[in-house]
Amino acid sequence: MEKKQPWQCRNGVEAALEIVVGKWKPIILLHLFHEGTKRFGELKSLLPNITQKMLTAQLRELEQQDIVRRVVYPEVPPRVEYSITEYGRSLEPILQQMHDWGAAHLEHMKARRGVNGS
Amino acid sequence: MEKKQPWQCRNGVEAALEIVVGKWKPIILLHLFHEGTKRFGELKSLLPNITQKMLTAQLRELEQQDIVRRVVYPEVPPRVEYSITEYGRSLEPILQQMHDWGAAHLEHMKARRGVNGS
DNA sequence: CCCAATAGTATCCTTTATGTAAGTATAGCA
DNA sequence: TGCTATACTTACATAAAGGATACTATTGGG
Repeated sequence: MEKKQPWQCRNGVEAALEIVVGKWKPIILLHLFHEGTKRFGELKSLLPNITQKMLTAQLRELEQQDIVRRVVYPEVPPRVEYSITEYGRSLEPILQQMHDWGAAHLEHMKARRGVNGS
Repeated sequence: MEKKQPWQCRNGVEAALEIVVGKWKPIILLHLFHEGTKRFGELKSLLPNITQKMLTAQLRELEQQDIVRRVVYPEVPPRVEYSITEYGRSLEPILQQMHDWGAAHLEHMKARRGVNGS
């Protein structure tokens, strides 16, 4: 068993998970990646079951992590637009890879359920 | 008290997250990737604060998802060995990428904290 | 005056995730 | 007999995440 040490800093995986984890963050990110800038209300209708509270909270966390940019227009009624930052784009390959592996994994598990009668 | 069914995920990202997410799963996986086969008690001492209940639960979930193999030797006192399955190895690049991106992200956020006085 | 429209906050409640402490099984050994 | 070692399981308790509902602020239009 080879003893390379690419993982000395186990915090890296956890730091990446912080960004992506949760019931809503992946789908919020996928929408912003693929559809560009969105208003709060547009996002809300793209996520049919999310509450305003959760949407606000998730967007604020992503903003703090420099993944999402929040732009407020001083109008009435208010208008707020969200988009992926330049830096946030660096997350795209990871999300893409997770999506691909995950989709294959769903297939793998389906095939396994066919094999054993679990 | 219903059981979690990972194959009902809405998308690949969520399916991938199921495997990797949680307080203990990343570090369990990293140990098994890096150090090969381990007994239950060895894993427990590699994870200083985990409880037996959590370690058992996490390993069982990983076993159900075909990431970890569990081998019981019918001895007294009992011996149980855990290792990464062939299929589980396919997860390694993702974990590696998450580690790399996450480590860079920690640096990025550190640098940003230097810039603005947040 | 009253209402619609938008992007939120505030408060309370439910559901999951994780933790603590104790109990189970059994061959070998003193 | 009673103790040890190992890998669990069970019952109960707390912490974290997520959700329902109501409330706020503003201003142009009827």
